[in-house]
Amino acid sequence: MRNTITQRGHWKKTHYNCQLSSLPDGTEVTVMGWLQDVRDLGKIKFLVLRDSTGVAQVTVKVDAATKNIVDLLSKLTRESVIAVKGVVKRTEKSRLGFEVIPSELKVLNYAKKPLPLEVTGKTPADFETRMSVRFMDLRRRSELLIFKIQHEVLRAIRSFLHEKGFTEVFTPKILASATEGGAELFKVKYFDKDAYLAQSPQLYKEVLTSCFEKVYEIGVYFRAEESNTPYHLNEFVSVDIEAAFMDYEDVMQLLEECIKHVYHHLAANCSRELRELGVELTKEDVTKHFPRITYSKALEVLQDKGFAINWGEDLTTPALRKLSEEFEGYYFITDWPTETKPFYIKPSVKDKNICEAFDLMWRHIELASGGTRIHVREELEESLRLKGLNPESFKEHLKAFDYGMPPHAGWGLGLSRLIMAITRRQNIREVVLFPRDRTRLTP
RNA sequence: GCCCCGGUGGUGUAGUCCGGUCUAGCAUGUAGGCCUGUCGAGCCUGCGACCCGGGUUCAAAUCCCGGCCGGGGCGCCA
Repeated sequence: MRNTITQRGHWKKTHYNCQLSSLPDGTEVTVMGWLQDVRDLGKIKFLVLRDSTGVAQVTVKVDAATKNIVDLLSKLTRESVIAVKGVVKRTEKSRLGFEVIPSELKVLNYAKKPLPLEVTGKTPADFETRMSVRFMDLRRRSELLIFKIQHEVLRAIRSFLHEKGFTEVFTPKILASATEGGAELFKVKYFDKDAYLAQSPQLYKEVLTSCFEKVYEIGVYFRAEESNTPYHLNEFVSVDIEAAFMDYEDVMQLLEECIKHVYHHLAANCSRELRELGVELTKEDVTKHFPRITYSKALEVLQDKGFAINWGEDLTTPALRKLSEEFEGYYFITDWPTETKPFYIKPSVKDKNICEAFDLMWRHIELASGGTRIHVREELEESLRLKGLNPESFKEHLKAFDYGMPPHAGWGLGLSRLIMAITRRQNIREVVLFPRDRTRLTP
């Protein structure tokens, strides 16, 4: 006999699993979800029904259940989608404190077998296996929680920036020129023209400070770098802000407050979820001041640790690992050599070799980068030339600096890197639903 | 792009150093059976695998070469 899929018909899901435990005994419910497991003891069968919010136990006593239910059960496979109408029974016999006694059962879809990985987590799966069947991997609660937490992080960031008077904007991701310099861009066809995918909203958000004053954008960007590390992706989400009449000290302070606000929000809204991921939030997470260390000071610290780096050189990954031994959690590296930073970063008035730039670090990973921007056209052109770039190819951008560009500053924060830091995951791919890296283009 | 490590049933592993008794072990899964309180259920029986291509050898999961794929460390990343 063929497996039959029933139409959902007029049935409506009345409750999510996470709501069931607080319902009074005898409440009639219709629950829908995935059959994670069946513990079959013969005359009594326990179904573990999972939905996006958690699991519920459906208890079927063969002698008391309808023949239809028993027949359907005999053919059910794990991860099939089912709907159960029944009543909630509060009982100490179930560890959840309740169970659902079914009166009707519908199979909404059958899952094939064998499954490509174990959703229960009983048998661990390789990274590669997990990524290749990511839709299944994400049914595991630990993986789902990462993205529930990311959702809360974004909610916190948006409310924080809104409170601070920032306007959320969207800038183009398809650009005419690849002349920004820096990272390699992906080239795409734009009808009969060549175009490039944006690697950041940098130039647009700066221009927008001349009208909105304070803007932020949460967007997806692309870099065609052949990186191969656990913290680089070719497609990533960045949280960018830019503010008129502020300098790097101001926006650094803002960034620190923003991260603290995120932790505050998480402590209030998802400490249980974080605990499930093995992360225990402490009071320090919300209160501790982020240490600030200048680039020059960092070099001294490294010198003491036997790491010789010439002034002016960028800090290598091994150097940053070494340096991070000095700090617990987040810290800023400030006052970088002008030559290590992009053309739009403002050199210090006191010393042209140093610029008003900072990186927010977590361990050896750069979470955010920001600074005071050059807002005077002549200085910007000078800076472009010093970096070996041609001001002519920035003509369109420079135009905005002719008509009242305010002094401004800003930063860009890698969202997934922040999520890595919060959830303590080791590989950025784990905190991205469908990561795009050097070799991964599917799923 | 460079260096290191790895690839064994659907899933995760043992075995590889030191080739043969590996007819490839275990767990999970899966199929069937027993079981009315399981909650990683338990017990019994069955099923299912050596990444690809060359080479060495009487003999290759095991050694050598190449490829593909993955992980880590770097580099690249205004």
